[in-house]
Amino acid sequence: MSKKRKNDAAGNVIRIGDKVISLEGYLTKKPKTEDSRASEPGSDTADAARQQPESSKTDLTPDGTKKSSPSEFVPSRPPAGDPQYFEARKALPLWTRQDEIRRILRQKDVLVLVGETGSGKSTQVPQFLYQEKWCQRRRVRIKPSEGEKAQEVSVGGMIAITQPRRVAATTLAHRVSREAGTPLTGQKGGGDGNGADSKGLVGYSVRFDHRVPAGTKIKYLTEGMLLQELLRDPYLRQYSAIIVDEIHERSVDVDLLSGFLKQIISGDKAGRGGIPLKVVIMSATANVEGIRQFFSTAGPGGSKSNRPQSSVEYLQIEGRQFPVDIIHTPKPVPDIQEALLKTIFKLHTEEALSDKYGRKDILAFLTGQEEIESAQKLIEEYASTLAPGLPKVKVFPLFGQLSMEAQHEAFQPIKGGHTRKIVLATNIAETSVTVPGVRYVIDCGKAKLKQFRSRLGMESLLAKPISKSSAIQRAGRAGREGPGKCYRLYTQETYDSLYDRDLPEILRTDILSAILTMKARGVQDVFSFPLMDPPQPESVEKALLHLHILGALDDNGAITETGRRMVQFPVSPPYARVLLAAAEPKYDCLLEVIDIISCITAGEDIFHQLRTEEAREEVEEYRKELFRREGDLLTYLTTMQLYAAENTDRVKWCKDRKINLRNMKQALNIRKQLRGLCVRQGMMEQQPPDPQPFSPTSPEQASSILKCFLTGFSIKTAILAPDNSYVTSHGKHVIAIHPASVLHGQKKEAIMFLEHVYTQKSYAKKVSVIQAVWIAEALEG
DNA sequence: GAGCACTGC
Repeated sequence: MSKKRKNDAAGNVIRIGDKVISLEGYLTKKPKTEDSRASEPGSDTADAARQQPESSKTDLTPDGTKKSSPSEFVPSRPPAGDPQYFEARKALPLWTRQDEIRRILRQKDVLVLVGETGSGKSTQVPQFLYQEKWCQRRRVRIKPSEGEKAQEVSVGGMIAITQPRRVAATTLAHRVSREAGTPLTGQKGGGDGNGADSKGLVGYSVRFDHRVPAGTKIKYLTEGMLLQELLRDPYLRQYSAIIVDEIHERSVDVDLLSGFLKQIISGDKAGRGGIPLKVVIMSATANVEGIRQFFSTAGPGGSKSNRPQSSVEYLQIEGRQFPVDIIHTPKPVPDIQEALLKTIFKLHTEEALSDKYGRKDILAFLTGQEEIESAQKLIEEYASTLAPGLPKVKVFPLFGQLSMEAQHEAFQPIKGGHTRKIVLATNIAETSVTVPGVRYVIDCGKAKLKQFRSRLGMESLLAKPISKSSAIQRAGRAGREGPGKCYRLYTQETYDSLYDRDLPEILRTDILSAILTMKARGVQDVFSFPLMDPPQPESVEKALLHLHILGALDDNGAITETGRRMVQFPVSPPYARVLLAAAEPKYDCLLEVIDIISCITAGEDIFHQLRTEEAREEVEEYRKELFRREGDLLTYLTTMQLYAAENTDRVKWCKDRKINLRNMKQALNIRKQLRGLCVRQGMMEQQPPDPQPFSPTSPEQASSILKCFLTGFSIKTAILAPDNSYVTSHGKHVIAIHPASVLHGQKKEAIMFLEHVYTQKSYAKKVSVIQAVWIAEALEG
């Protein structure tokens, strides 16, 4: 006990056996007191809203309190900020470093800042910087490029801060606007300053939601959104600084963004009239050496000139974190479920339900839905045999495909006092959401990982060992509210053998979109584009070839007009190709194709998978009118058409058919966006009115639609072999129709599938019936 | 007979 207390004071450590390991720069976090808690900025507020994304968009503020009316936001002294939040801001570890941060950025263009997620860096750093002199907007003359006149433009004035997720961007913007005491208003689609608006300091921009008040200096946006802006504004002239937050998550978008930023800062700045762009890279984990080096070496083309290298400063913000005891198993466990059960009930029977820090609930990280559901069953069975005097347990599953309400339950304080909460979660709890009350973490050491096999042209989704970084992140979830414990269901040796960090997404995903993104933003030689972790040249070649087949690149590898139109759509290149084809008179099925693509890109699947025979029988009658014998695409189309035509109660409509309401709403949003883009590109006259009465698609139309999809997916086809198995036309792999497909178990002459995933075996998903002759026709173009 | 997590004018 005394040992523990000693470490409480030191903080920022993890104990593994007898060893004490400093967590500096990993998952450290300021201990909360009763006072500081309610108004602590940083990811906690973001986390709070991630748990209820719907409310963050409506009338709830990030911390769940009612939003004040706009009149309360009228700034008295905007630069000074709201005194209500001042004390809490001053208590942040970052606060005392603000002069240092300002000084560094006056001298250098790049700062790499390591600080734990709770340090407040996401909220404070932009507020430290926006009044700096270098942050002012300036009029400059741009040197004319060939055939152009010299022009005067504005450069700078805003700070962009990027986030991997939409909720984080919107929540942080709300938080900072309240701290600053300025309103976060502005029309959707960008603040056009409609007179009555007072000037705001803070704005945000994410897909489907933009609030940029007149006078915005600090703008939160998703990484994808900034990439989008780069398309129109290659020198990011709107901005004086770009803050890249959560870079350790290493999404494809942030890797591309880093490449473009590196090009801008190591270029000659002519495009910005000589005004430098400041870049702040922020990471929650300390293994940023590669990132530092990436930004400190001159980019391609930079080395041949005598230009000085851009200088990079490094700063680590000390953090405080409750200590977390790490307990490894002495021997490898043969059965994860059994080990999990034992650990949970040992904890449950030996440890108190709460202490002075609060609840002491359990969070277990498992690999997927199946594992979670069977574990839940086991735990509930075992719990029913517990002695009557013992506290009860209540199990909450937590994974992405769960309905919003079911997810929400895992975040609520438990009803009935004498009960311990046990949350069984996938990786979703590692980054996307925070479960409150957790003091015990159980880590199975694995996670399911999607990996693209460039050579085979297919993906796999398999459980793989996590990285050390990930294991530390998981353990840290136990120390957010008080001293915690993490039980790893694997040995110390296993931990030592793990990779330090996860493979960045760009090395395990299809880079088709990434390559087209580069091409559209003026990168001619994609092989020499600066990337922190360049993919294998063969993968790049494959992607170039594929883009050429899709008509996005010409024989020289330059982007075509078709390619330029494709990047306008927020969908992957094959889907974009299908959209373009759908507008051609030959196919003439644009509205239908938009409906289908909206359903597909809205989320995992709009149809809830049904576990039991009873559940299936229950929805059978309802779903019968949706299902089409042509396959999944026509089924999606019918579903969207009927959903859009449903005018009385869409919630009930979805419930009856066991359709994911959240994904369906998202699909409708995407449909509207895609229709708007098609109107703008002149592919259709105007958006048709909604709702439209439903009329079933004729077989002829259905054929047109499927042929249209073949323009993007001709290589994803398979023919029925004499032995009744499907064999892909490219690669000659045996493939089975996924059980979630309406065509599962059926034998047809030929099929087209939009996805090819290896799990238990090689599966075709999103499958349609086609004629073998269509394949040859599609390949002829 | 089976479903890690994000994102995009």
